[in-house]
Amino acid sequence: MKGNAVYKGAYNRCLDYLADMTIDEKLPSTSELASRLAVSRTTARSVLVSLTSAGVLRLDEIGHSLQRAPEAGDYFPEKQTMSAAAAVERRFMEWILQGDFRAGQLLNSSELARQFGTSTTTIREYLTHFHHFGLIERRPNSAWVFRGITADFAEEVYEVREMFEMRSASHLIQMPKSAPCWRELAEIEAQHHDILADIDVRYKEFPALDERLHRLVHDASRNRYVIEFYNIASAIFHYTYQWNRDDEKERNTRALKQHLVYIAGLRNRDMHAVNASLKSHLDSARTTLMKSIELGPFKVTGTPAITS
Amino acid sequence: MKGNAVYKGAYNRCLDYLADMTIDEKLPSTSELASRLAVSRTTARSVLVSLTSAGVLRLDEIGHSLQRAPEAGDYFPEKQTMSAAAAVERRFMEWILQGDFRAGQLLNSSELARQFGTSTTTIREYLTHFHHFGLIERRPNSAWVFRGITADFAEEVYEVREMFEMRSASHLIQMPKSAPCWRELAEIEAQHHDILADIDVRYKEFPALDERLHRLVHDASRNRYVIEFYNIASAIFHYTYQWNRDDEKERNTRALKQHLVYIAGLRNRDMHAVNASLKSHLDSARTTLMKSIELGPFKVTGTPAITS
DNA sequence: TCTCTGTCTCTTATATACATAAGACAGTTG
DNA sequence: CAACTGTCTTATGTATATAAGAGACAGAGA
Repeated sequence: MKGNAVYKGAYNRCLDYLADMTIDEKLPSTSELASRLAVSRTTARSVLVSLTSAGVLRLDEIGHSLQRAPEAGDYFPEKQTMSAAAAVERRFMEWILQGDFRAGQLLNSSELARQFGTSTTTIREYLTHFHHFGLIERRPNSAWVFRGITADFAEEVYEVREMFEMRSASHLIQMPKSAPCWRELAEIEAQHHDILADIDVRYKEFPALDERLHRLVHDASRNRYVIEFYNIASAIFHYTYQWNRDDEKERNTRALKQHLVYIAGLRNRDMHAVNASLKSHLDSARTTLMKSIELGPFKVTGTPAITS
Repeated sequence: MKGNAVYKGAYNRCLDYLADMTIDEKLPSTSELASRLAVSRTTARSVLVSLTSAGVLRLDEIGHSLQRAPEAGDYFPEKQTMSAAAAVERRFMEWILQGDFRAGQLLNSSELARQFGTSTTTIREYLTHFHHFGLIERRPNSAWVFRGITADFAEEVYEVREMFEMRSASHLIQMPKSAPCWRELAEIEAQHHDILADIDVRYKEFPALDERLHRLVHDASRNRYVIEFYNIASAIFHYTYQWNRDDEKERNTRALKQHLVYIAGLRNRDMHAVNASLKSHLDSARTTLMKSIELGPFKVTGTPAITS
């Protein structure tokens, strides 16, 4: 009834760990292994047993030791290491991304359960959770409604995002010079320069860096609502980013440059400069999202970025 | 397996409806009755059947007619008209309110299910939902942690509330003169004067009016995140309001007067006045909440405001 | 004494079961 | 033919069942 994704994930992580060991080396205690794999001793234990029967480990009087180096074929497929809930989240987002749902469409949990190959329990749990993204509405005793990624949606997300990030930035610039965020910010800034210097090749690294910078700022708010909102928004951005790949390099270049102005403002603790640069950066980000929405989702069949 | 709270609620609402009818009067069609009771025809139908066997209605060739006036004893107790989920929400809030949970305490769903007399499914659904209040944190594959209504919590809620309400107010004052919100605002203002004129008796009406005013403002934002936040925050305020009854009349009087200044600012579409008055009002509201938190929850056993 | 290990108990995550509620359909009546 | 009604099908809300996973405990070895 309960999937064994935890076990499979731990199994894979254990293989990674074994890769750094030499043949015949003895393994640490189950307690230590368990905490290294971030699971309970119970799970660590069953991983040891199966690795032994797979011939990777050997068990003798002194305990488990490495028998042979792990190979690619020993791993469980990554898909199986996701819990049912996580798998539903990913599939659901992909459906939205691919335009399989239209705005206003009614979703019903039994149908979704059938199509996603899980139970209604899991679907329900996910739909309740997802409700907070603002994309789904509940009709009690009836179906759910998909509200759609529309222009309204984008306006509302960006309105909140702008308020929250400005506020967070004002917290950030009040941090003492010794706070770790300044070091992190310096690293982020350096990465911007690195990528810009080799933009033709590395422009695809922008989204991850963008996420890192904005998360640093939001985290400075130390406000659970602000941080939670950014978690949600960044998941949405992550998925919708795929919708429009026109001029990707140019857009990313422009955004990187805007970031540098923004970062300079933060480092100078100049709130006016911060507000101005952040506003113009978010305005172009919003425009990009709006354009993606106008274009609508494209079919992504075969795009490795989605399925991997 | 599924409770029949919908049926019982509809049954009670139907009794209310029948109270306005005269003996022997014929009932409307099931479709019309169903939409009046806000349920499906199926449910309306079973209400008719049971009201008939209870002797309130009579069925003959021409259909159902009123046989006798409904009495207080015909109603289902209000508790039974709440869905299991709603009942859990109320009980959970009461537990928090009464200090049955301490900050940092671990909650586990089986235990809660036992104590609340429901299934773990319902508890889980509720905990997931409640997670977004920022009061509960999830440890995957393990227990939940109650973070507590602490000073930090109050600061974070009020920080967001202030941002959201100022923004919403700026939307409100841009509404055309013909928008229905101005009429509603005028009514709210009049109610303030009414209550102030008879404050010794009516000061307890303040919380409901407070909720009405602030909701009106938040709704003007037409932003789902802002409105959803206020839904959550107002539930928290509703429950924590009970924590501190010292100087209740004085506090409410002061707040009513602050509201009037705020309302005047809104009606004059004077954003400066709005910002200033809102800020000072929210500051005193926050101070009140902070004080309640310092005092901590009191045992409310027997307080009718909670159990009714 | 400390840590490690095997065993046992209890919880969580998920699937399934099932009564209530919603809504579709078709026959009926005015 | 338009609205109303009875019947039927399907879905939701909630309880229960169960495998996977977490952690407690006590005995064993250093």
